Amino acid sequence: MPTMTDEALRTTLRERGQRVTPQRVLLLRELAGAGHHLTADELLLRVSERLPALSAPTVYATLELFEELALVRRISGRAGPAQWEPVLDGHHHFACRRCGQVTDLPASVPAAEAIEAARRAGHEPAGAELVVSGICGDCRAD
Amino acid sequence: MPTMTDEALRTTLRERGQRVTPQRVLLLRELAGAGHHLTADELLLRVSERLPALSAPTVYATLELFEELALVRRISGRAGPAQWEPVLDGHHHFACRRCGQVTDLPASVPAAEAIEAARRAGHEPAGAELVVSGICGDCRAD
DNA sequence: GTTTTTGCAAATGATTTGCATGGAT
DNA sequence: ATCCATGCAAATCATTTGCAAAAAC
Repeated sequence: MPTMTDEALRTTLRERGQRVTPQRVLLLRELAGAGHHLTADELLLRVSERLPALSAPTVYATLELFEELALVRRISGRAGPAQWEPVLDGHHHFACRRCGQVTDLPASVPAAEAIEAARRAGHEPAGAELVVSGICGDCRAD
Repeated sequence: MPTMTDEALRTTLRERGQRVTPQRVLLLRELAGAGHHLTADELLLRVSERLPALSAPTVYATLELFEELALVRRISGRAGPAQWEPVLDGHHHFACRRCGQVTDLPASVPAAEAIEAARRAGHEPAGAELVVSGICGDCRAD
């Protein structure tokens, strides 16, 4: 179950008055296909194989656009370069306080109350991510 | 209810074999007293009034230490400089996809399942933060 | 044809590092 | 007396910006 087909992306972009470019299509396809979160730089490297002229500013601008369109999200709770992943439900994260590593946590989180609180505060909530933090298995083994 | 008294901080540091310094005491006191999240730079500025020689590297190193000791956490889900806050329960965040602003959400989140998933994955979970994202009230008003 | 997006080069700005001094134990 | 923490200056590196050329509409 891919996050979003190329065709759905085209439609979403056009609906918002955004242009469809090969860079945008390839970037979303690669991120959705990666199976896990990537930094902007890692994504650039992967897509460069097909689109050698792709530049870093384009990757950053595109990720930001996708974030606003709620297609991807920036992952949190860690130091270092930002990481990005396609938006999927029931998909949360564990972040190690010591080494900064982020791993996936398959769990459903009842976020309804928090989403309602956001709405009450005047915002327009679209999604929720839980970050559990602590010490990861690798660091405990020290 | 302050996050932690100076005395409790002294104890925590000593227990972990860390030294008690005026920089560390003042930094935690200021962050806990701020009432909301601050960037490293904002924190430096505030504490500089009392400790003019305080340097940025010390602020960064101290926040990292506090993070590992689970006294503060790095707030997530936004671009720009990292923000920090004392660890408090039932205190989550809304992050705007458009402007990046982070605001507090008073809500309890049943994170037990996710914490259990982290434990099952071999980690040692210590806390959980929910980030609701969407478009904030200010940006909607455009 | 017009407007947006891209790529390049260069700038920015947060965070980190190396190293000598001072301070905590 | 020893070892860790601090401050300084400089380096690093992710991210952003200005601008001209290319591509999408």
